[in-house]
Amino acid sequence: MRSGLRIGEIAEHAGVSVDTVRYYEKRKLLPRATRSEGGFRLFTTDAIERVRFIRQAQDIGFSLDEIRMLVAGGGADACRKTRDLLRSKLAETDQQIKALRAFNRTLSRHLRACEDELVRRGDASNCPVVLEIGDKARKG
Amino acid sequence: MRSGLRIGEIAEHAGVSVDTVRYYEKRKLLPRATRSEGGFRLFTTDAIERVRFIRQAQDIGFSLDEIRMLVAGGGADACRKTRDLLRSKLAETDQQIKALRAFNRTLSRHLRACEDELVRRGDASNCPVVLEIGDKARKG
DNA sequence: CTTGACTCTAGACCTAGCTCCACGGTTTAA
DNA sequence: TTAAACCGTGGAGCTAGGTCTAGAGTCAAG
Repeated sequence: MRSGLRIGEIAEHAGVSVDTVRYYEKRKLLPRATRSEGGFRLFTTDAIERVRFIRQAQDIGFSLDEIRMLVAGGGADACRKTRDLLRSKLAETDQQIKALRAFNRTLSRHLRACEDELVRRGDASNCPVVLEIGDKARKG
Repeated sequence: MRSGLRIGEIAEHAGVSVDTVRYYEKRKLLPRATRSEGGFRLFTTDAIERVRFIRQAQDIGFSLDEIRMLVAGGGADACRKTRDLLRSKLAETDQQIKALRAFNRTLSRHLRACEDELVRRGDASNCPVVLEIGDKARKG
């Protein structure tokens, strides 16, 4: 009768390595797990979701330090700090979405130019994409 | 009468360090610049735009290797390869936009919870945000 | 022709975020 | 009670993307 999940189970369910879980604990992204008699970490299922959240945030470009601030409760006015952080992060992600969309348009233009060239000539000896890239960045 | 821009000018206008410009050249993200008699690099203004493009792509999560593939022309069917790469990158950025939007919703939920708590109690001793993060990640 | 700002190369060093290793202890099923 | 499969710690090593340094040469203004 075990009173928790072991690190390997957390890792497997969250899709990361056990080393990564330990690393997150060390970096305080996860609270220090309780231990078995013999010293094994014992987690609750929450840890799995926590790890998934961390990865989600990372994929989107947050650093572990930033994520820790979102995730780690603390002093008396932690909530207030978290709120402020959330607000600025929200603004950041909005901004990022805009940047992505703009870049997406740039890529589409290149793609069209590239496709046209291939259709018109059937060859690619002087593909225009490379040369135009500076140009597009200026306008996009 | 100089026949080009020096590395410091490129760096300044593109908003990066001279080391970074040299680094990009070494990594083949920039074509090797022509040199002055004395060995100084001499760039055209295109280089500035090229560097900006690189940073734009980087900000959005592309690695330098990926960017090089977008930016560096090459063999006979470079255009075809570039086109394929552009297509997959376009799909990737679309996906990334979706992820960002989802994460944004998650952040908004947290923010609302946080604000409500502060309004209702005026204190933050048991802010719900931290505890709910696993939960939200599951639903988001 | 001197001076101060700039640039060159090669290579060491740095941070983030893991990943691997050695060596040893723990669980658990047979 | 033993063997296979886990897990612990500490610390070294790795990749990406720079950043810094030393020692020497170049350029432009005065």
